[in-house]
Amino acid sequence: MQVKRKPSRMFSQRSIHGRIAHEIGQQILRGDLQPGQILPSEIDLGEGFGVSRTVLREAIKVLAAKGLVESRTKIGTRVKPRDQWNMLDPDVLSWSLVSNEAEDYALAVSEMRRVLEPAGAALAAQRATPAQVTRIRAAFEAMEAAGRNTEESVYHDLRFHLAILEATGNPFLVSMGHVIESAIAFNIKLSVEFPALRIQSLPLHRIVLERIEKGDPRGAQAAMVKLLQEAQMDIERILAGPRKRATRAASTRRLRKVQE
Amino acid sequence: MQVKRKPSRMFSQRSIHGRIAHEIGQQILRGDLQPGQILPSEIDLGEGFGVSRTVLREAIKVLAAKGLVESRTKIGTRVKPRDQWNMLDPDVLSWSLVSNEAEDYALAVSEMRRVLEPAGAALAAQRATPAQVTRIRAAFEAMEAAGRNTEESVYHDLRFHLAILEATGNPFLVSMGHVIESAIAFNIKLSVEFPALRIQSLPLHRIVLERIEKGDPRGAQAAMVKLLQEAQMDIERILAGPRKRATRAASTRRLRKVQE
DNA sequence: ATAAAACATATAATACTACAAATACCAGCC
DNA sequence: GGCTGGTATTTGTAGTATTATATGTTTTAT
Repeated sequence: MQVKRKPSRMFSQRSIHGRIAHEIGQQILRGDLQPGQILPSEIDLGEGFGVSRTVLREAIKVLAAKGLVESRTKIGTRVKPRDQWNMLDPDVLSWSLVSNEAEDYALAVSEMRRVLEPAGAALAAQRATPAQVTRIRAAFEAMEAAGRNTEESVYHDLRFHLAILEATGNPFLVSMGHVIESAIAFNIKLSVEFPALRIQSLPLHRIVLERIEKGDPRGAQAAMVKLLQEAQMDIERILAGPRKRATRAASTRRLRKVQE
Repeated sequence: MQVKRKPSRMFSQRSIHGRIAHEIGQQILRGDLQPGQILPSEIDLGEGFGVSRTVLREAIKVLAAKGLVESRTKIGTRVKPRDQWNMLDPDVLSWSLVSNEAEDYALAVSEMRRVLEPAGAALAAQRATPAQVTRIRAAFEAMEAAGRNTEESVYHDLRFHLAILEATGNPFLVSMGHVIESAIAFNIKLSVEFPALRIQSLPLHRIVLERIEKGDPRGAQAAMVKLLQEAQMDIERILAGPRKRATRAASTRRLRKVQE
């Protein structure tokens, strides 16, 4: 008779297979498991994690569904090349933020936001229903009430942006909101480390809101561009360290590296 | 140069759990299984599909990983609300294209492309490595050689756009390329039904290419805007039927409907 | 009579075993 | 050398048993 290991669930309300997928996913994103590399056999992996093969296989299936790995008989389970990973999956993105390339990914998210959200604001200005406008305004007012530099205000800031994306009526932009939501964890971490640099431009948020309420697509778009530009400058300033400001070239270099 | 047609996703060689996930996923996207609804128990479902509970559970795990369902003990497996679905997952998107809202989703994809790809072209003009530029050019030349209105040319058209997104160096835009790749199946279907309307503006593609090669971000962006605008007009013209051109209002109405 | 506690039940979660299928690898043959 | 077939290894599938947990019911104590 073998001793049964009792998995600790103190900190995790997650299911076991979910925890395993989380572990392996982070290992892949961190680079501990490189693309092309073959994972240990299901039996070995299961023993390593102290779980049955059934549970382990369910974890692998989750990773496969997100494009991280691919299983073939006789070969084993292989880590797929990076360009096959579904970075737009909230879980994958959140795992990427614990890698040593977290900063690069955060910059890439920021870059995408600067493309999508202004257009989203314009669409919201065209299409938002009264209820949706109300939600956007509620988020803004909560942010206003929360004051600056608090976890509260970061949360309501996020709500503000998500509400705008929802108001576009485009389901893909809504999904993109979940991506942003995952990425925001990194921003929070930054804002904790560098509280002085965290600026939530309330006035710019207000302008975006007003122009959406007014049904002014171009105005809303322009305001959102400025808003995100400021946020991006904050991030780059932090990542470049206190000595120098990040240049566009530096940002480009970072992205090249991520791409590999 | 020899063209190798790569059928990127073969449905025939899929594993059983993949086929089940495909089936149930389509049912959910089609609306046969409504959000909030609880699926039959694992045992019943397994019997229904003629597979063991093990296989069925792996399929469910895949769907859960894509945000379509959520399993809880005693409750069962429930379809999550639509705004939780990860529409940016290539599989989910491909399933959506068999629903009776396929046209709406296709329009939404088109809308997102018009936002992302011009920005992508600008980034590519800034950052593309020589090898990446070569790939873009190769796709263009293949498209040119293939002639119009053929499946070949649609395929190389897609390659052209994917190569540009890859050249941005932004991993999220690369993933977005896979989304577009999934959505293109719908465009192909349309172009088969309405061959006369299928226009692949070769001159505009050439301009985009040249400006990327020249390192002209703004020029590339502008050209891509025009290119996608033309494509969008084609789609709307088809979807609106032969009688009238789709108006912006019509497009908005469609998107509202998708949003629910 | 009411509220709390114990119990029953149904379902997903996990575990374990056995067998099937696929295929890379190797030996042997022509 | 190249082909052919066998073999071993790994994932794929099946079936059953056990455990955990949420829900509903009954019992019990006040």
